[in-house]
Amino acid sequence: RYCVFFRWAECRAQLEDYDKAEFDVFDNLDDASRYILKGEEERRRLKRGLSPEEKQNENDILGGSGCKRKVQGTIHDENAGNKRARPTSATSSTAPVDHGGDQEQHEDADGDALSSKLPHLVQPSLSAPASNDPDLTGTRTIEYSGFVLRLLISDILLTPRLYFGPNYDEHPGNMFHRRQSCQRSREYTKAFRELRDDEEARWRRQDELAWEVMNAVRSQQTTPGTGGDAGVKFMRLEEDKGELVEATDLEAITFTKSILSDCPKNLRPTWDERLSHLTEYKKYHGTTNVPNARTGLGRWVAKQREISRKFHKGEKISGAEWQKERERKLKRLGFYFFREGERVGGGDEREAARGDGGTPGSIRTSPIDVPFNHRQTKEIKKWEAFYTQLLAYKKRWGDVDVPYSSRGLGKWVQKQKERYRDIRDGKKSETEIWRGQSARLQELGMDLVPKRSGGGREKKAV
DNA sequence: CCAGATTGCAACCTCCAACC
DNA sequence: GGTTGGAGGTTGCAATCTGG
Repeated sequence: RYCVFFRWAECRAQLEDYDKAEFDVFDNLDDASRYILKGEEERRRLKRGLSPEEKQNENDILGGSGCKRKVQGTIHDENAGNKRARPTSATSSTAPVDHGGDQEQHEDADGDALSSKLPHLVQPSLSAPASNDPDLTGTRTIEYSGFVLRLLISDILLTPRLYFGPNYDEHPGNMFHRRQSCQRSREYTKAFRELRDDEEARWRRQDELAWEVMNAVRSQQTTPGTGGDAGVKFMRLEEDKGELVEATDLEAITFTKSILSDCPKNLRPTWDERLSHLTEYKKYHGTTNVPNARTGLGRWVAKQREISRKFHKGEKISGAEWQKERERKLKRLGFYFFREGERVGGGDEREAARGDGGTPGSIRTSPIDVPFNHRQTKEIKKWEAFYTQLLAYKKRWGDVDVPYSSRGLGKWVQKQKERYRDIRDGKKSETEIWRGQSARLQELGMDLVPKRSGGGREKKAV
């Protein structure tokens, strides 16, 4: 089992019981990821044996750079998986009940799972439902005894990008994507893309089953038949305090996904279940505007809009008789069916009441659709993050003349100037948002107007 | 004063997600 | 499958510095 720790004390606590602990120290997460990936490859090679060509490819793909090994030992052997790291004192009171050897089977069968490659600290001690369990694929009544799940997720998964549903950018697998900038060769890029695509597909497949299992687990009574405490809780380690707290749905789903294998097709959620997923999503994100996607909840949401459009246009759709009721349910949740600037086809009572473009065939301009634009929202958030950095810079240095750099704040400042020029020269369209942003930059003292070309060496201090 | 080195910057490129 | 816009990366120009 591969983990990343941010404090040596935590690391040591997990390694103590192993005879051959293997651990390294890295300067950054990317190097740690690379090391873990390489470890995975080595383990596989031990199992099957690689040809010399494969070895060469592997070296090319994984590269030798970056791993700064300051400390090294070995814990890893093929039997290590049968041992469980001793829980820390903070978690020992909620130690899980082990229900058998299913987990090891999962690890072996699922050796390519992203969960085994990402350096996140997960200790799934849940007895996942056996794949040959007829109840799992049939009636979906999954038999769990009473137990408490321990959910330990490192910062890597919790911040800054929590995975939920189809939003690729929030996918933990994008750790690989972010490493694209350090690609070294075409082979590396190709291998990296294949890996990423595979893992993404896997995670998407797991999405639906994970929801299913999580809800099923939660609905179990801790003491079956006794009417005891209903619902199994997912717990998360609060790293700062060193104590277990109840995990959010999002964390629970992330955890559940990490321990599940592929989603059987007959476990696809029903429409009503999808609606409850959407309800959960809104509870966490404050909106029903799930980003569009090819699969999962995002795809489902997009489909609802498509069906709605067809329905209001009078096109023939299957399940038309239920459509009104479904729309009513979605609207009750605050779901938006149209995008800004899109033609409104239906003109339902809400739109009619507004009287501002709700008539059929008109162009929607109401701000009611503004939250729809996820991309815009995300971009604004990013901009604000850099702007905050700029404020800090000004506080520290007294001006906003951030030195040029190829990335980070220096690059961002340069980009703002570039954006200003593009808009000025008519290469890009000016938005209301940019007008506000550029005004704020100028208020800070930033000179967005381009000066003469060229620069110069740093001036000597007077 | 001058040639070469250093540096800042604008313009352009590639890549990607999101959207249509 | 095309478009858009943000991000990092690259390139070339020209101002400025350095040392002889």
